Amino acid sequence: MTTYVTTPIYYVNAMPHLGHAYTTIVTDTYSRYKRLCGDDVRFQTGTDEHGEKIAEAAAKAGETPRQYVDRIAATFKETWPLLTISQDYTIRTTDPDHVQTVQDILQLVHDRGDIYFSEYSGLYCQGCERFLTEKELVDGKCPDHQVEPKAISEQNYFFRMSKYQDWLIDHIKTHPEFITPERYRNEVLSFLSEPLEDLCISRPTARLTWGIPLPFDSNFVTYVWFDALINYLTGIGYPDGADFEKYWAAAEHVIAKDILKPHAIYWPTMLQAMGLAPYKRLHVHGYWNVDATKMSKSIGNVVRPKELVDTYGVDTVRYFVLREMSFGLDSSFSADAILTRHNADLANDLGNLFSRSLTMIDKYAQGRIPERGTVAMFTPDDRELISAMASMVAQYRECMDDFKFHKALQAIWEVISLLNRYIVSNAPWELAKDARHEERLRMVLCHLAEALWMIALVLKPIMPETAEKMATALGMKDAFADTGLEAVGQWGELPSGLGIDKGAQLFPRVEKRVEVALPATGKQQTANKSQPGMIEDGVLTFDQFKAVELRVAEIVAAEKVAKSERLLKLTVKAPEERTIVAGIALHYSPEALIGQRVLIVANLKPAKLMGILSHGMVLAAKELQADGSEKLVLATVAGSIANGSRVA
RNA sequence: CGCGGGGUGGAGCAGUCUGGUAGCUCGUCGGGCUCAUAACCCGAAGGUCACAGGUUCAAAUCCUGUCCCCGCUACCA
Repeated sequence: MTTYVTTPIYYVNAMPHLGHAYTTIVTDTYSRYKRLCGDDVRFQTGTDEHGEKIAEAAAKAGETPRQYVDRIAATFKETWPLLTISQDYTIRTTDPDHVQTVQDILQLVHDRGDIYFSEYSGLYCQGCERFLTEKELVDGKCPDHQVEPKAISEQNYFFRMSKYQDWLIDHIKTHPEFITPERYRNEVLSFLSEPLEDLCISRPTARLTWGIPLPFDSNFVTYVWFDALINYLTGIGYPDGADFEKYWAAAEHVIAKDILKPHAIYWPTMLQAMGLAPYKRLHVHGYWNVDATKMSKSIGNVVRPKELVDTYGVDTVRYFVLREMSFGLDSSFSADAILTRHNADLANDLGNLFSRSLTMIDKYAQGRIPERGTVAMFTPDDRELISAMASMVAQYRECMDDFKFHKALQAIWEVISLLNRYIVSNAPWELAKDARHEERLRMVLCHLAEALWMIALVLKPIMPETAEKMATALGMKDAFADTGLEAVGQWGELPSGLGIDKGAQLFPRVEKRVEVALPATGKQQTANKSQPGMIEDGVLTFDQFKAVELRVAEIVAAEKVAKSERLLKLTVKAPEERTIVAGIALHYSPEALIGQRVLIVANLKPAKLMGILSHGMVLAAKELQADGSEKLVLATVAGSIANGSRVA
């Protein structure tokens, strides 16, 4: 089997952000998955570098378009290694072979009679770079740019797209997998229920020069789609390269919903006009919103992939985006969400499972994978585990084939959770206490190792670094690179006797930072290098200070926290009752606190201290004594005032 | 009558196409365990699935209507 999978080519007038990262991670994961299945895979990404906006942006930057696109295209290309993207080819629409191919194809379609010259007069919006129909206008203005479009008349070349409308409708209807998820297929069909207009494919050089000249008329350059979409062909050597022969029939495109129409309508009809078969599948995903609003440069909440990788590591980022977004739907990003995923799913569930398992193999089996027992010795627990692993792999494959990454991950995490339960119910530490249970102990440990090895393999496309660390720790580093998916699901593949090497933690927990809510206009809402939300230079702006909610609260109950020297669990009225854990036990007895009115920080992110969730913090002043000890006095208010009063 | 998406326990979501006891994660509360990354395991509380009609033996799911929220502004996956 062969697979050819592409990301869109990214328009180089902006730096890479979470959206670009998502599309590329999805495509990378899919291509790695297909390789794991044994496919011959070709994975392509690239940049789109022509057009009016690029020319403008270059002018603004005081560069030639060439300098400008070289610079921005490089930032994209440099981002991919940070995300462990494994593309086989990175195309640029300014590459000479691409320019040549575009011209060849234009000539071909022209010769076949599907490109014609015509005058078009209409209302042109500069911002949209296109003509608008009367229907699209709102109060005579472009709804997108709030400006009145200019009435201009222009001669241009058109592609006879309408000619292929019926064919396209039929193709979509007879190929249910052509556009997925289904909602986008429906959207396209609904759009196609209206007559399709022909597609304007040129711009006069008087208006735009930064483009590919039409081969049959040097007064015009190609307008976006006949340039951009063709990258999918150029990259594999159309028309006569061996790669083209091999890969085109297996082409799958991954895009975000904004470019659905060009990919679902223009592109198949263009291919049809060229006499080529349409691509195999189109996978359409949704948008990332940030903290419930759209990611936006003007709001300043653009999420940069690099900053996330610096904080959490590349595999957490890959895991997060794939797990959090239901492919096809919109999803929202928040610092809290990725932190929770990292700690709960990766550190606690997977990381800790791996760590405890290897530690037990070290302790109870002298650091070697024990020999497996015979099937006759399996308990119901073992059988449940083995069959759960097998059905996980089946479900995983089905979901991965279908771009349902979040479901594939759910399936994996179900068995991770089952393994944690398996450990508890078999309690190896108990078995280890009695030599008569030696055999059972070894079997339990062997099963753990076996299951972890399978998990490492299924995680390989999603978290390549983590999967390799797991394999290495299990003593399977060498086999890891060559083991394909067909081996997964075969219980008993892991050889016994291998020496394990636990290594470092897979996912060290990332502690919740104390987050200062920044003003809504703030530019650093998302992240500030490795310490997101940090205050610069130790100086607080008034807005930042305002974000800290201080209140008067009355202590209504207090008790010592068991096993803790300094902590007291307080119940305060502020005016609602809340639990606050305070480190003041060395200075105040619980009884002395009842009835005191103190100052609290009311909007502190709740934190768990000795297992108790503390909703806020009590303010106190601290003084260093001559003997090195500390004196601590609670901050309070001078007069009587209602509980919950704000302090400012 | 603009187009599109959405309203499901405290939060975030899945489930809706192919009706059949409402599910997941996080959080909360109580308990257990000690191999492990203050982790893991068990249990509990918490939802009239926006609202109103209709179809049906049966509706979160299908149909009709109503209300509310979001995007459609730059950049752009």
